[in-house]
Amino acid sequence: MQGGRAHTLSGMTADPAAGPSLLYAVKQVELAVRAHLDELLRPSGTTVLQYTALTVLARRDGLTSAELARNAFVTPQSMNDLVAALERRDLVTRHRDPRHARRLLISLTPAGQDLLERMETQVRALEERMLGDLTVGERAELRDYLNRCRSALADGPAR
Amino acid sequence: MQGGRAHTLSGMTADPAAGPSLLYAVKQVELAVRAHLDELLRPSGTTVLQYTALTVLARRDGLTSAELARNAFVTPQSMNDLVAALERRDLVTRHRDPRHARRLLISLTPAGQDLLERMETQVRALEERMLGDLTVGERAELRDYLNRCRSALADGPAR
DNA sequence: CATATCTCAGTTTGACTGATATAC
DNA sequence: CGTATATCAGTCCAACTGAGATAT
Repeated sequence: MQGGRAHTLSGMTADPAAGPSLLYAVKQVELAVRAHLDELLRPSGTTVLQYTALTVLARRDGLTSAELARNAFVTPQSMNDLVAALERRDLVTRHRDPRHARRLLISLTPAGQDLLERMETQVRALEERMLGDLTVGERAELRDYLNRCRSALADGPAR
Repeated sequence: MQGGRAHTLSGMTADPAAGPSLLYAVKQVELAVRAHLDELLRPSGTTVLQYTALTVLARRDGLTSAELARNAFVTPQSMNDLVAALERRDLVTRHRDPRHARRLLISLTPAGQDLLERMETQVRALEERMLGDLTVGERAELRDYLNRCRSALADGPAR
């Protein structure tokens, strides 16, 4: 997911109304976001998934690797690799949960917080660009709709 | 449980700076969709990216591998691998563009169309589940917003 | 005991870069 | 000539599966 990615954002805009599914519309937006984010993050040597994990930790400190894994829909092993990479770069630290010796709670280090702060401006600018067309009210609606979609898909047949 | 998350809409203050970004909201929905879709497609031995390529071809027959690559934000080489896999399974065929001997135009085979038709019901059900909460009007708005976001991100400053 | 977490090990897939031939 | 397409070749990383130790 990191790496160079071809990223010719031009492409062929999909046809409009023929209404491919909303599933597809979501995917297309996410692909475009990822491409931009990827490029934006590359100088810092951070992948999109790593960055995402850091932002999750910024909001909810002290999560375990297993919890992060569930949040990102990957296996605990994969998330462990990712966290280990972040730890090696001193962006996070782990320490045993005093109440549960098996769990390792993950926290951002000052360096990790720094990195997030440094990226914040650019990430915000990317979001602004994506939303540039939408009014404040529409943004609120979009957020609401997406949250409802997410909830509807949570907990179910899948995993 | 994957993310019991407190984005209950009312959970956090209206302060936009505090809430997770819309970038993140899009990503979360896409992750959830992918997880479900993945499971749904697994029996057919098709990956999400392959399936997506097939649906794109269903709407716009005769694209080249390079065009598909741009659409999916991957390199031509990567898309070529993917198309080759589809060709090996007889889901698509390629034949030279009579007007441009260098281009190989890709088409769905009957088997490819069959596969899409077989999946359609389930994919539609997944979309319905995702949108179950939204009214018809809200769905139209969501589609509109997503399309505008996608357009706004197309053709970037990069390169 | 059953479940959850973390870790070690090995494997694989998918995407990348690079180079080349050729058509327009 | 420069651009675009396809394809061969090699590399790399991120994710997976499997197995196992341990804590609750």
